[in-house]
Parts: sequence; C-alpha cells; structure tokens
Amino acid sequence: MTALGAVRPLIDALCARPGSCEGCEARRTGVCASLAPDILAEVSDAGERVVFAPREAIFRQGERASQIYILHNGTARLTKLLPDGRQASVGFRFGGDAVGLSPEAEHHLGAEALTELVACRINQDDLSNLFQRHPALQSRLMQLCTRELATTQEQLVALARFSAEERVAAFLLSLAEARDRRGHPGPVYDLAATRADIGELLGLTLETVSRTLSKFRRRGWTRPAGSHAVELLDRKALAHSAFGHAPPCP
Amino acid sequence: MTALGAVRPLIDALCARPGSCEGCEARRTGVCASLAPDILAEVSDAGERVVFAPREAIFRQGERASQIYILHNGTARLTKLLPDGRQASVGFRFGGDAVGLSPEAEHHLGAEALTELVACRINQDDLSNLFQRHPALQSRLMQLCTRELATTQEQLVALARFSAEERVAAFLLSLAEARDRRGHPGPVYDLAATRADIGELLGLTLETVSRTLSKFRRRGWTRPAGSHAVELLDRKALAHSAFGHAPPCP
DNA sequence: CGGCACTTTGATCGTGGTCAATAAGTGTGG
DNA sequence: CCACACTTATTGACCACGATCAAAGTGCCG
Repeated sequence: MTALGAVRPLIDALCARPGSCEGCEARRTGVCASLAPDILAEVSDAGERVVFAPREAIFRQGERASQIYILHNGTARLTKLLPDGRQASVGFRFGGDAVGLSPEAEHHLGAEALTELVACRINQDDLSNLFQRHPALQSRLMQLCTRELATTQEQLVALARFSAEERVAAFLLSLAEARDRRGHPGPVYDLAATRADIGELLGLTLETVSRTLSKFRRRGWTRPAGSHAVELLDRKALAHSAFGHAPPCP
Repeated sequence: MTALGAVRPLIDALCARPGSCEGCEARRTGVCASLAPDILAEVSDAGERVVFAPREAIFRQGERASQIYILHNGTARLTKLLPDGRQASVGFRFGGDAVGLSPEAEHHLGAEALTELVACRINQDDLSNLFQRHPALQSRLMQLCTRELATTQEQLVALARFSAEERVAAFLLSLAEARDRRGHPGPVYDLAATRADIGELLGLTLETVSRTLSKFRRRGWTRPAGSHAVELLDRKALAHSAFGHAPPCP
C-alpha cells in the first residue's frame, strides 16, 4: 500500500458536484454527494489517499478497526474467513462506497482489492469529530449504511431462495448496474474477479459458476469480451431469470 | 393494531437506566441505551405506543416508509416476497430493535409480528427533527444500523457456506443469545415461530428444519419444553457445529 | 368430538458439490 | 522465441444433501 499524501483526496473521491473531480467513479454515488463544498473541503483535509495493488489486503478480519476507507476507483471485496478455513464473500464494493465501518473495535470481516484500487483513508476519531461539526455528513453516512443494509438483505434473499442460475444472472446484472451508476456506459463489464471469487460471493463452487456462465453464453445471453470481461447481450432474459420471476423451469 | 396513546412510550421501550422501565425487554440493548434522560423524555413524546397481535403485519413491502418502530416486547420477523410468490425471511427482531428504517421512500420488505408485540411508532420526520436537536440520538441509531449490518452479513455467510445442520444450530444459539441479552435467564427458549418460519429464515424447507431439530433431540443436545419451546442442553455441541468449526463430518 | 394447522417421518428425485482430467492463459528464464 | 511452470477456466462423471411428494401423527380450539 502506498500513501500519496493528503491532497484533498476526499473531494476527489466523493464529490458529486458537476465540474469537479472529472475522472472519479464516485462522482454520482459518493459518500459526499449532496454535501456543501465547504464541508467537503474540511472532510478532505482529514483523509489520506492510499493505493492498493490487486489482491492486496485493505484490512484484515480481526484487525483493529480504527480507520474507514472511501473507495475512489477500483473494485474491492469484503470476505469472512471461518475458523475451519472456509471463506465467503459478503459483497463487492466500488468507487463511492465506504468500507471499514464496524460496530466493534475489531473488523469482523476483511477487505481486499480485486483491481488496482485508489481509496481515501480517514480515522474513526477524525470522522467522529467531523460528525459533530457537520451533522449533514453523518446523515449522509447513515443513509449509505441503510442502503448497504438493504442491498445486503437482497443478497440474503438471493442466497436463501435463488437457484445457481438465478444467482449468477443477478450477479451479472448487479455488476452492470453498479457500473452504469458510476457512469461507465456500454454493454461490456469487467468482472475483475475469478470464478472462485464469484463462487464465494454467491455461495457456489467455481465449477458451478463456470458451468452457468457457459450456459448463458450458449443461450446467447452473454458474450466473452477479452479474458475477464463479459458483454451482456440480453439483459431482459437475464433479468427474467434473476429476480424471482422464473419458477425454476417446470 | 391498537393505538394506546402516547404515554412516554419510548422511555418505556428504550431506556437503559436502572430503576426505570422494569418490565421492558429493551432495557439493556435498546435504541436509547446511553442517552441522557432529558433526550429520552423528548424522544418519547414524539412516539406512539402500538400493539400487534400474532401474525399481524407491522408494515407491508411496498408501503410508504414514513414511520419507524422501536420494538418493546415480543418478536417480529422481516420478510421479502418475490414476484413469483416465493418468500424469504431476512431476520427476526426483538425488544430493543428498531425496524422500518428504509433508504427508499417505500419499504423494500415487510414486517410481521410473531408473538403479541408492543412497539413504539415514530414518524420519520419527527425523528429527523430529533436528530438535529440531539446528534447523540443519531449516533446511537447509526451504531444500531452498523450492528444490524454486521449481523446480516454473518447471516449471509451462514447461508452461503453452512449446511442445514449448522444453520439450525446457529439459529438456536442466536435465539438464545438474543434472549439472554434481553435479560431472560434460563435454558428454555420460546421459538415463537413455526418450522416454516424458521425454514424461510434459514433458506431450508420446513421438513429439513423438522428433521434437523429431531436429530438434535436424539443426540441429547436439546429437549422440547412445551409446544413451541426448546431447552438447550448442550450449547457446546451446538456451537461446535454452528460456527464453522465442523468440516461437515468426514 | 370434529376440524384444522402444524409437525414428524418416510420415499424418491434433482441440483449442485466433489473429484478429476484437459485446455487456455500468463509470466519467467534460458 | 520457445520451454516451462503455474494459475485459471472448462467440461465430464459421480455422489450427497436437501427439496419434493406423500402420509401419519399431534395438539389446539370451537
């Protein structure tokens, strides 16, 4: 991990103002969307810009949770390691998302970069101080927290009730939606994850993920685009099998 | 649902002060734990006490999310209904928990009482006003939100990686822990849920839940106590199969 | 007592996990 | 540039866990 110094990174990472922060993925969905510029400036001074290499740990499960990270550009995943060695992923996170908020003193899960990742690190204590001076910031963070809770609950339902096919379809679409939201148009989506990564997210084995993706390809719903990317050719069909519309084929 | 009038219900529902609110389940884990009495008083005036019968809906998926509920006594469950009729439960909630917080204008899931349920209803708008006057209240609610997120993530891992046996064991223990936390001692736990309810929570069918509970009983880990309650005889054994310690038996 | 909802247990089936072999990439050093 | 090692992906064969279908059994309330 490389610290590049605190060059108003939160503004770069978070701002939602038109005109500023051109290349920033978090422009429209960032933590500080809808915050006043003066607050942003103050917030950004408290943070520090950091860069992670692919597969590098952002923080580990069990470590002291004294800092949170605002993702700027790139993809990360949150993982939980079980005592017996089994591992599950709790979700992927992208530019604009905040990771590392913990109700306990220690991280109950780990975070890892999937791609090259630029983020902004800020101390919990500094954040608490900022909350006191700027309640709007806390409201915004709380909004993000309830939103994250809602999407996690959606995921829960998917794991409880969806077939392998439905889960993979839902995954592809959620990936697409997250990419669109960040302002990257076009039908091609970089997975930035191995079959094993996807399997850990969806509660499937890598073989099942591979088989299911092959099935979609054979049906003409997707097309491989380079090594780690897919093009979604038929979102309608994917959506139909993804969101609980399809009684698993009678 | 019966409105009983606003007799400082939030204090009853939430307070963590010794001496007050004797019979209240939420005494130790409530929303307002660690809040000053004067704030509590003001908060409580904004709320309204409501009572639900077993199986009565607290709110429905898709309804306008203009109020939140602080549970006082009893058990509720949050459920998600899929377009094709499948249903899944996202979690059970008890005295001291808050339900109904939504990032959107509409509830993305429904809530239903499992037992007789006493709660305190408060408008989102009133809550926002209170946040402005008492940032400590917002901090407390945010803390609850991150905690809820963490437990939901634990559940996610359980669904992704645990066998049926592990899930049921984890469910029994989480029920026990929730009950202990609310200050009800003793080894007997009222499920307050049918096999079907439990199955919807754990992503299993009611038959599998029943079979697994029978298995535990035969092993001497549990003992039925009345019709809808169990006594946990061997928590060690349950915990061992619950928390990812047991490679599913080689 | 009858009716009804819930539970238990059994028999069978199918999805997805497991084990295994091959293929396709990717990076390193001669 | 190719040989080699190594990781990741694909596909196949088989098997087990849990779903499904079915039928008693149990408890509760009118």
